[in-house]
Amino acid sequence: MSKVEENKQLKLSRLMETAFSLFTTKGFAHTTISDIVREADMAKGTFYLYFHDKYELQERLIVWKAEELFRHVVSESGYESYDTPEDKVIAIINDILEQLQKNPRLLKFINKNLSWGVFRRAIDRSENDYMSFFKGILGLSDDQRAEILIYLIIECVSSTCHSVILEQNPVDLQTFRPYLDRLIRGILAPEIEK
Amino acid sequence: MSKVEENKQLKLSRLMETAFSLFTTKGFAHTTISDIVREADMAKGTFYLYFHDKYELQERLIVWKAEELFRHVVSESGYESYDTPEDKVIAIINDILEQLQKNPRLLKFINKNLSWGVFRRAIDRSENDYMSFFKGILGLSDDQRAEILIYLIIECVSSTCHSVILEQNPVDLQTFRPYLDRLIRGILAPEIEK
Amino acid sequence: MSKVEENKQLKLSRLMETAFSLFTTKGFAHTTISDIVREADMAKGTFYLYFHDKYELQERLIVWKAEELFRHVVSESGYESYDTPEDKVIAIINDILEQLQKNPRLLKFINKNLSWGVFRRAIDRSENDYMSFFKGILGLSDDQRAEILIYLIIECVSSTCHSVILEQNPVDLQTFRPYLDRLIRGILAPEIEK
Amino acid sequence: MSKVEENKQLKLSRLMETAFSLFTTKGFAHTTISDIVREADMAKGTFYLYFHDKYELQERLIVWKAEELFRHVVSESGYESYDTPEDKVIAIINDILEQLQKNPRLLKFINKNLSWGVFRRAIDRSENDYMSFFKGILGLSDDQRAEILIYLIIECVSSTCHSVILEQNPVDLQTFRPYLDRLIRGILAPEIEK
DNA sequence: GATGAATGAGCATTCATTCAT
DNA sequence: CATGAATGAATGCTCATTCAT
Repeated sequence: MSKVEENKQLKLSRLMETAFSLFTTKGFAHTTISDIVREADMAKGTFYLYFHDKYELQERLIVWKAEELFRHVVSESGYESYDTPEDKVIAIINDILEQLQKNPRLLKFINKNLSWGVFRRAIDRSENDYMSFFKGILGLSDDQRAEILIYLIIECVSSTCHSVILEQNPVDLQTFRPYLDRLIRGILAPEIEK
Repeated sequence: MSKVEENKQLKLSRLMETAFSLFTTKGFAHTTISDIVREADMAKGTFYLYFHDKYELQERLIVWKAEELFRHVVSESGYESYDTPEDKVIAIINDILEQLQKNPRLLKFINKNLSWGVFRRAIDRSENDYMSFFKGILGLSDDQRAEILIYLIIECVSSTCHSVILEQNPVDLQTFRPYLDRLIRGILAPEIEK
Repeated sequence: MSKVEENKQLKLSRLMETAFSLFTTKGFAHTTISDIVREADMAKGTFYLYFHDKYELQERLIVWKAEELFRHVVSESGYESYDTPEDKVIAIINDILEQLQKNPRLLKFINKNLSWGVFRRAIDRSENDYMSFFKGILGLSDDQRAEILIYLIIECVSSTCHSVILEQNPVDLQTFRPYLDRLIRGILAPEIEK
Repeated sequence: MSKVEENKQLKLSRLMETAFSLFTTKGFAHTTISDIVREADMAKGTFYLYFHDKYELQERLIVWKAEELFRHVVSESGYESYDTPEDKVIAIINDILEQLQKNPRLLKFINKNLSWGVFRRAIDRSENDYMSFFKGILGLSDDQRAEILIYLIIECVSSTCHSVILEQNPVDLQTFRPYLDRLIRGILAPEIEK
């Protein structure tokens, strides 16, 4: 990579890191572009060389951070050593919760920004086929059922863990975990005959 | 109530209804005080006779709408005719979902604004002791367990139903309901011995 | 008129006069709204209470100044005391040139802004039917011919007098006037048989 | 011309042609340097190797286009085959109008940019002595009278034909032409004895 | 010579808030 | 009590110009 190209990469990531930091402290709506470039120590115009506006920055931040999270899950969660889908999913969730607990800003950012719609877009855009990965883990061939289960897991885990991790409210994560495990097992329980 | 007092009440509720309508259509951030008073057919200054700023209005709106929702549940859900806590809770959730399906704006508003913290504040401020009401329904004496279960139910239901009702995504409410019922029953299942 | 209403009128005309002054010194394109309000000693926001943007201000300025010019012509040029259309028109033009010579800024403004299209719009919007007035003076029933002659007169006079009055270039107004008179008489000469 | 010199000439004319095209479509004020170099497929910095700023580019564009117009007149209008100055001038004007009608962009550009002052500068800078050329055609020895007549003709023709050719307003060129011819003959009519 | 990333002053516009009437 | 004209700080965004490579 040329020196110029290198410098551009540096500027880009400094902008994104700064924005991430500000979005998670002051909130997206209350973060101005002036704030970002001031913190990143750049000229205002430079921002517009890299992003069309604040919303594009947000979108790219989400994709980037989600990707990061998933990459860790795939390589570090150790889900392969478990046999049942339930145990695999719980291993994955434990890995994610661990990541989020270490990085509360990421949790805050994800919770504020990661609607199901955005999540799907991020997943679809990624080079890796995470959807198939998850379906494989669940061991399901029924596509609709698989998608609903993934949806349920993601929504329930992310919504409940937000205040638990960040505010220990209503209880702390350790106390909460058994409830969460049972929730997951409940979601994944075999379909009831109608 | 004096005529003057009456008039003030009228203005107040016109402001709140207008704001609710605008917040749920244009979004909180994109609704200006000018928008609200124009729609409510009042002078800009009048707004500041009733609210300190936009944020106070938002807060009071949340309390008001949550109260409305709960009142309906207590009087119209018919939860009393069921025997088990599971069935009672499901009856209550069905009532709420019905209300939200009829009033997607309310759903949007609640989902965007009703964090657990705000919810607790709203409940605590209310003249009615909703917390005891829910605990009674669950038939639990263990206060912590009761609060966790309520927390789980509220977070899971609200987070999953948002995109289902508003966008039929990933599936529509009818398809989703059996999954939701099983989720609730999973949450309420008797505690596993450790 | 109430005191408030009076004040508003005052602000409006101060804005318009200031803008007129700046447009004719720095030019329309190089005059910013900041310039205008700074000169008029007002807050920036005040501008937007009176005009949608710079272009609306320009449009209204044109209508206003054109109206002013015509009003003077009608009441002060003494065109009625002449018999032939030629002499009447020349009397009118003399009156206008006199006004413009006294007020070179107006000349500059008109010349930079008063295209035939804008002129027609200004005339059409006015409460007074100037078009009929001019046709009456020309003593013509043929509408097309009348409009062409008016067009010719306005374009030729305004385009030639601009640099003559403002820059005495290529000659000064006194030297130029006989040429102009003959130009007008040429334009108004009876139609040649084809 | 060396290969390098040739390349520079090519770049220069590509810049000028592109700018001309953009100025006449989007307008001078709304054309940015970025627009020009993007369209001309060059780097931004390159622009400043050829022009000091946008205004110098404009000035040089005017001179270039006026020169082009005159060159055509001299070689193609066939004015020599007429006897009287009137007929010669009308032949010249016809040639110019034909050029402008074929190239409305040029008309637009000239009309927006070609004040008498700029015109004189362009003529004076040119290698060809157009002023003498026109004087010769008019057959006049009185320098002042010649300059006034040229001034009158140029101003009247250019100002009246602009909206006629570009917008067929108030009438189209064919309808307008007899009026124009008579206007020219009026201007050139022998001086009235004072 | 040519490039294009970086700059930052400058612009139009918005809007919460105040306060004289 | 109610009004709405006035404010001006703040925001997103543009673009001519510079300069290291």
